[in-house]
Amino acid sequence: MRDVAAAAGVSVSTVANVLNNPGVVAVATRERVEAAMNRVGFVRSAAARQLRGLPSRLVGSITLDQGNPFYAELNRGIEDHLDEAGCMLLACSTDQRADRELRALQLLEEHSPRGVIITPTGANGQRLAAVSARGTPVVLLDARQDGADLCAAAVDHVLGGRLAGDHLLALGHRRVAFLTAGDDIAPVRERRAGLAAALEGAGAGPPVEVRAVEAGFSGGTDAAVSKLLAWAPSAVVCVNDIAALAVIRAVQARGLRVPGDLSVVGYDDLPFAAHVRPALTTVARPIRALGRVAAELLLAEGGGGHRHREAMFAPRLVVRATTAPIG
Amino acid sequence: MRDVAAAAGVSVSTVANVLNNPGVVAVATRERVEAAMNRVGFVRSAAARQLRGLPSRLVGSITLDQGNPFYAELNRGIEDHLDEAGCMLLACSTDQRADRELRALQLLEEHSPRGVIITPTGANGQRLAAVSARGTPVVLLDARQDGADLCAAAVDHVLGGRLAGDHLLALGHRRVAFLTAGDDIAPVRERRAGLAAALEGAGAGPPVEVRAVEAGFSGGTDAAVSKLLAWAPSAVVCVNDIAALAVIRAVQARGLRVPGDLSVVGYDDLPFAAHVRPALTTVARPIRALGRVAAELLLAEGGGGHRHREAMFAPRLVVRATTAPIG
DNA sequence: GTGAAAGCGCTAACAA
DNA sequence: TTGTTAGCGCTTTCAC
Repeated sequence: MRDVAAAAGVSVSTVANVLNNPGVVAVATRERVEAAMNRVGFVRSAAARQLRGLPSRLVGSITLDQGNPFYAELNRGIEDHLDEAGCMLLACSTDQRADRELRALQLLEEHSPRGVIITPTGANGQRLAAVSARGTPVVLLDARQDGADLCAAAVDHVLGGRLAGDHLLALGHRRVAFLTAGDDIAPVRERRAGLAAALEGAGAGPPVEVRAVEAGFSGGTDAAVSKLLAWAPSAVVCVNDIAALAVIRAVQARGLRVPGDLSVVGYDDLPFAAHVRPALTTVARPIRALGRVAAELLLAEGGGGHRHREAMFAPRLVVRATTAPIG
Repeated sequence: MRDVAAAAGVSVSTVANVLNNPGVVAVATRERVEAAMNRVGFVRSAAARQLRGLPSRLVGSITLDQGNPFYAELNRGIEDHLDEAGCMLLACSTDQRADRELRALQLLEEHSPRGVIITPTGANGQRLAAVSARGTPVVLLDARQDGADLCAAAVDHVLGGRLAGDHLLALGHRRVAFLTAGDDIAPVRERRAGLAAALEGAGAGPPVEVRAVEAGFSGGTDAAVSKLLAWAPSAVVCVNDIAALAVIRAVQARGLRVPGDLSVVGYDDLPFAAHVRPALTTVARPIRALGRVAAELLLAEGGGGHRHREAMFAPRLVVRATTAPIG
C-alpha cells in the first residue's frame, strides 16, 4: 500500500480512502491511485485488516467428510450463500473423530473466522460452547442444540425414521431391520428412534439393529448383510443412500431380489438415488437448503441483539422402486 | 499474548519462546506460562503471524464445483495430505465461469495462501502465471501446463478417450457418439481427441458429438438423448459418470436397453458406478491420489531451487455391464 | 481533500 | 534465561 502511495504520489491514507471511502477523494486523485494499484499489482492484505479488528471473511466448515457427496453438497449450499457476503469456506473433515474435530476447531480459531458451521461428533459440546462464548458464531448442522445454546440448522430425523416406518407398515411389513454404520451420533439415534416409534405404535416388533463396520460404498457391508439376512426381515431401513445401495448390491449378489425378497429404504436422496435401478425409495432432505440456511444463521448472528435460533427442516419420503408390499 | 504474559508474570517474549522455542525456556517458567495460557483461553492469531511474514497455513482450492462428488473427493485427497502439514483448505467453486474464477483467485490472494490448487477454466491462464510469479505456488489440477510454467497433477485424458474407443472397437462398434456437457475445457477436448484417434485409426468414422446443456444428473439430458438417438449410434462415450447415468436412464425410459441397444461408457469411476444396475463401464482415474499429489507438489514448491513438475496419471478402463458386443 | 501517526498481535534480533 | 523493542500492512482519528 505504501508502494501504491509512492507510485501515485499520495499518502497511504489517501490510498486507504480510495479503498474504503471512495466518495471522499477527488476524482483525479482516485484515478491516479487506481492506476497505480494496477501498475504495482496491489493485493490487499486480509491479515492486516483482521489485525485491525475488522470482520474476517473466512467461515469454517467442519463436516464428517467433505469427500462424502452429502457433505459436499452441504458445503456447496453454504458456499452459495457465503459468496454473496464475500466470504470463503475453510473446509475440514473429522472422519467422525473427536480428536480431529478438536484440532480443526483449534486451527480454525487461530484464523479468527467470521463463524463456524459444524456437523458435530457430539464429543466436543463444551468446546463449541466456549468458542461461541468467545464471540465466534457457531452454527450446528444436522444436529440439535443439546444443552449448549447455539444456532442450529437441523432435520427432524425422528420424523424421517417415522416416515420410513409408516411407509413399510402400510406395505404390510412387520419385521424391519435398521442398518447403521457403526456410529452413534445423534442424527442416527433419532432416525432409529422414529422408526422404532412407528413400528411399535402399530404393534409390530421393534426394528432389529444391524451394524455395518464402515459407512462407505464398500467394505464391511457384506458381513453386515449376512447378519441382516440371518434375522430374515422383510425390509431394511438404511442409515443413508450409500449404505442402501451397498445392501442392495450385496443382497442381489446372493440371488435375492429387491424389492421382491427384501424392501430397502435409503436416507438423504442423493442425486444418484433416482438413477439407480431399481430406483431407491428414500427419505429426502433438502441438503443444499440446509447449507444455505446454516450460512444465513451464521451471518445473521453477526448482528447485535442476537437470539439463537433453530431452523428445522422436515424430511420427505420419496417412494421409488426398492419397496414393495409384503408377500 | 500480553494477557498471558501478565497472568504468568513474565514478558511477552518469554511467552513467544514457550510457543516457538520451548527448549530455551526454564521448565518451571514454561509450565507457569502454559498454565496461564489455559487459564486465559489463549488462541494464537494467525493474522499476526502472517503479517510478520511467516508462512501461511491456508491453501486455496478452486474447483469447478465442490458439490460434485468428483471434486469433493479431490478436495478430500488434498485435505488428507495438507493435514499432515497443519494446513487447511480454503475451498471455492467456479461453476466453470471465468469471472467466478477470477474473483476466487482475488479473494484467495488477499489471504496470502501458502499456495493455490486449481482446476482451471482455462480463461485466466495469465492471471495464474502472475499469481505464481508473485510467489504463491500454483498447482494445476486435471490440466496440463499450457504455456504457463506451473506445477500440474494431471490425467492423460487422451489415453482415457483412447481406452474407451479401443474397448468399443473391440466389441465391434463403429458408430460411436461422444456426449459432452456444453463445456469446452481442456480435459474434455482431450478425451474427445483420444476417442477420435482410436476410432479413426481403426478406420471407423469419427465420433459424432452431442452436447447436453447441463452436466448435472438431471436437466438437459433428455433433449440431448433425443439428438443422440437420432444419429443412431451403437455406443456412446460420456463426459463423466453422472452424464452416463442420466443417459442410461433416458434411454431406458424410451424402452431401449443398455447395453443391448446402446453401449454406454462413463468417465471417473465414481463410487456409485459399481453399484448402479447395469454396473457402469467407465474410465477410472485415481481421484484421491490426484488430490494428494497436487498437495505434495504445492508444499514441495515452498522449498528453494524449485523446478515445476508435472505428475501425470494414467487412467484405466473398468469394464462392467453397460458395454456389450454389437449385434 | 489529503496527510501524519498510533496501534492491532506477533516474532526475532539484541540487550541485560 | 528473560526482557525490550521495532515493525509487518492496514484502518482510523485528527489535524491541516
